[in-house]
Amino acid sequence: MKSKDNISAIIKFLKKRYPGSTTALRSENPFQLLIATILSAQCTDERVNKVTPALFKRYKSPSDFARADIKELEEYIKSTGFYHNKAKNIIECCKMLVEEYNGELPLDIEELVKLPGIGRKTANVVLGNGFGIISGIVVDTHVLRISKRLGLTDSDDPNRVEEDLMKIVPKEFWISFSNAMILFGREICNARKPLCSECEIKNVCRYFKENN
DNA sequence: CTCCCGATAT
DNA sequence: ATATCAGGAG
Repeated sequence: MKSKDNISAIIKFLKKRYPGSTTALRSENPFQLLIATILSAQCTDERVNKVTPALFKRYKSPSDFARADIKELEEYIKSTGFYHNKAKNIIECCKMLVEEYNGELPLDIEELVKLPGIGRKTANVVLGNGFGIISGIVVDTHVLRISKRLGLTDSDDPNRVEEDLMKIVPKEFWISFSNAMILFGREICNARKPLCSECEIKNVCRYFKENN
């Protein structure tokens, strides 16, 4: 089967090129990772990392965020974009954590996704990278774009792409797969002008075949 | 499908 | 100066 050979080659490449890759988001605990990941919506990890040191110095716990003044919180996170939504979501999310989950993060994706500001992408990042719990595959814009280019999926819907990927990527590699794909997306298979000539897996890439 | 928004690449 | 980047909610 050709597609099976392709995914094997892709995984082999990712493992070799990005061994033990993890999220670029800085955090000292899973709760901080949750906040950082909420902030990373439509924003680069690097930019999030610029605001989180001061943010986590000011607000330590879910109850600190739950009590936060929204205008003050907005100032801390402004540069990550969509700051009004994010500030509101973080406060509401932390209120729910305090009131309904005893200040702890639920370790179940179905529960996490109920919290404001948390979709499957964020939940998968936190469970996978924060707790080592494999709940799914993180499908961010890089994973979506690269998966389509490679021909691993034909869908534009992140949920559908996640389903397609879960069928062909071995479960033990789900977390590292996304982290490696994101790095690969930043340095080679970027959105604007992918560096196909430098790409080591162009021989199994549908996009390369169609554009060369 | 639209709105949310600042930062950076072109 | 403008296009593009980068998820979630209603």
